[in-house]
Amino acid sequence: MSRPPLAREKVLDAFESLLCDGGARAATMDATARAAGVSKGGLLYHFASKDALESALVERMVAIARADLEAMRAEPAGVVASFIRGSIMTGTPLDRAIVAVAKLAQGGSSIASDSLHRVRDLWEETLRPHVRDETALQLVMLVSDGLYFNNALAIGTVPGPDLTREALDALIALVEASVR
Amino acid sequence: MSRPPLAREKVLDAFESLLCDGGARAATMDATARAAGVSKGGLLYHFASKDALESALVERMVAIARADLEAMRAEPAGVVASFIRGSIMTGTPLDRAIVAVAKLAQGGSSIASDSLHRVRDLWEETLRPHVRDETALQLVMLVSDGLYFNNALAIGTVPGPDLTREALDALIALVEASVR
DNA sequence: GTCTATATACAGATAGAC
DNA sequence: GTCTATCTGTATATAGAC
Repeated sequence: MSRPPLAREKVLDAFESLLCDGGARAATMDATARAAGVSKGGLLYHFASKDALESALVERMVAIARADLEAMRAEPAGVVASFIRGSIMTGTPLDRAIVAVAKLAQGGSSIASDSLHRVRDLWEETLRPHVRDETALQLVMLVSDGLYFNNALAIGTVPGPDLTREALDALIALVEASVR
Repeated sequence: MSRPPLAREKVLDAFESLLCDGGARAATMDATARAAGVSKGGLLYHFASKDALESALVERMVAIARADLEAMRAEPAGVVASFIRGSIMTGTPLDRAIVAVAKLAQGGSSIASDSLHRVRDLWEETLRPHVRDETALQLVMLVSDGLYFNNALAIGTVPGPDLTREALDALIALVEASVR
């Protein structure tokens, strides 16, 4: 746990990339092995089953998310704005990890969807002190979910009608006004 | 087209149910045939391929959505509220059709995700006259997306922390205040 | 129109050599 | 630790009988 072998991380990176780009269907053991530059047998030495591979990716995502959350708690100024801004995925390691796990969840992995729920709850806890009441909290969370959904998920590999920088700023201003 | 054979509709209904309940992975040709009470050969007489089956379901969803939209245009009072309320899926034929097509989109069908985009654009057009500006429009659309996402999709078969009736009413009031 | 039987392809997983 | 070869299950699709 403390010093994960390099090959393991390389496999997880490849799996994550395949999930982000091609979805759960494209992220097969075979494709992952090829993308990571190992053989199928080699992959199965590190991860004994597809379930084990998925679990490892989920755990890594949760770890990154927790670290990100700690940073957010340490710097509590403008939390709502930076939370919304962070919901529009830009390709950070956390973004990629979340998108990959979300694709797993869409494919039917319950461990993946459970972990996403848990992370969402942690965000909720962190935001609660910075909004007026529970209704305001729900509004912020839902806007974030909506951005995340449109930007990175389901409805398209084709990224929807993307907000301009100005439009996003205006949206954040409106949400902050409605919520504080 | 004008009088679709009964067997065809029965197959589409079965396919839709399997998608809603078990996702794209569970909705195989075999399972669909069984659920519809026909054989695989019988199914393939009506739909020559899985692609054809998916396309037919998508077309049916778009037709239902258009009809729903017309009803919304005809009754323009409280459009924003009823749009948001309609985003929390309750099992109407339109809800089921949308969820089924969304599962297809998650499974990688680009015709499915394209159709969802198109329907979302139609909703946007319908709502635009009833909100203050583009930013307000985005807020409404994103809250709707967020509700829809949490309620019916991806993050869980497990329906998330569900809003009570009172919480939903409060949310709608807040959105309407922010938007008009 | 609807059926059975079968062809083809690819997924995940195992066995055992090196 | 990493490889090749192979087994098993399952999904789509075809062929052709009734």
